[in-house]
Amino acid sequence: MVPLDFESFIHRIEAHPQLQGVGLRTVYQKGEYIFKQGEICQKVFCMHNGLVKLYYNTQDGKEWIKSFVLDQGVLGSRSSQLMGKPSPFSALCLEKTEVQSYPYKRFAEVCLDDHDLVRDLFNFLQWLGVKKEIREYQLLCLSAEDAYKDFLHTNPKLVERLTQVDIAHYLGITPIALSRIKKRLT
Amino acid sequence: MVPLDFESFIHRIEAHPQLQGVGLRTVYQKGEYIFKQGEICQKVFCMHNGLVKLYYNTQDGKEWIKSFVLDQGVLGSRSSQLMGKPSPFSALCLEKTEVQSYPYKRFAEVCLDDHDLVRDLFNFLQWLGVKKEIREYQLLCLSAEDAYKDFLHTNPKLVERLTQVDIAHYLGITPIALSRIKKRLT
DNA sequence: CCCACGCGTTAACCCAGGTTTATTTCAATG
DNA sequence: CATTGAAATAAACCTGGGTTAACGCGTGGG
Repeated sequence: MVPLDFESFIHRIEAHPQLQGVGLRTVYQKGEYIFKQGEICQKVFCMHNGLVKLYYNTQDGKEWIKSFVLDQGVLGSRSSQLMGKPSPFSALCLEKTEVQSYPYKRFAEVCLDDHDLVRDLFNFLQWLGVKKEIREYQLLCLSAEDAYKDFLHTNPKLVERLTQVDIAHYLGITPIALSRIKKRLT
Repeated sequence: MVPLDFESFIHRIEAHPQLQGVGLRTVYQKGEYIFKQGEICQKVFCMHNGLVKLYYNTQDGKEWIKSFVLDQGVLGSRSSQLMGKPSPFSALCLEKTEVQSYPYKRFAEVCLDDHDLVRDLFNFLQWLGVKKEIREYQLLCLSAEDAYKDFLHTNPKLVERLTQVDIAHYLGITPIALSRIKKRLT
């Protein structure tokens, strides 16, 4: 069941007869936003390639990174999709990124009415749940040093394409603290 | 869509013709485990009343609490259900708790094959996703003090039924640190 | 070619929270 | 009624990470 084959999942979505002509292909350049914190964005984005960071800006001017989406993936703001509320985080492209977007409600209806697609969607939600459970475990149970080692080990390809600032803000520490950890580990 | 009506959701599950006689009713007393960290538990538990804590024991002998489930809810170990792996956390009853358990695979099949139930399940997974997103935000972006204030505000009924030790371990700090925070807030 | 800027690193200082130990209270049990 | 043990608090000390500031490096634009 898990792991998920995004390639096939996204292909089946895009091939679905009831979604023909509904999707919108967009190419974002490095530095462009898919959506910004505070905006209401009721789309779902099927990502084909690229690198996106989802992050929060706090009141005291800090940035903390919720997650990265690399190459294939599905993303959006649940708060906006489900409740029509402003997104609590932004989606910023760190590299050129190609996505296909659908109105969320239509997307969900089509998936729920399709015997096969609903299974794909269900698998995706379960896969995402496992991912988020691991993330929760790291934030709750691991020291910054252990979380960093874990991140290096689990995401070697991602690490190469990120700055130390972004890695630190994903781990919940400052880049200075990360620099100290790296020094400690040598 | 969100918030979720657990009462109706669980009722529809238990009333489903293909789940008749499949579920097992169990009453756990305070201090009893529904499942333990390290065990493989491929059931899903529909909780009717009670209070459960889901928590990790780390190698260095510490306990960190993933979440609480109060009164109505659905719980289980995704790692076990989906991948047949040992559960990374335990489910311990803090009060007398009544649950109805189903083999996960059967439960999922029945839900996915039922036009209405699959919508309930989908809503539940989305609701859970929103919950977990908020939890991630608290662990990533908030100080212990702010997370505590947030917890008090969002879970007033839960707070009354928990010890300070458990609240602290949910927040990711020691009970001593929580005691200091409480002192600071007066 | 030079300048500005973002990135990574280092150092000095500060603070929130961890660790250890001890005391008090209170509820459960013998 | 006495004993035990868990919970909460407190004090003293330690430590990892935050803050601020400075410096070197590479890169891209003027």
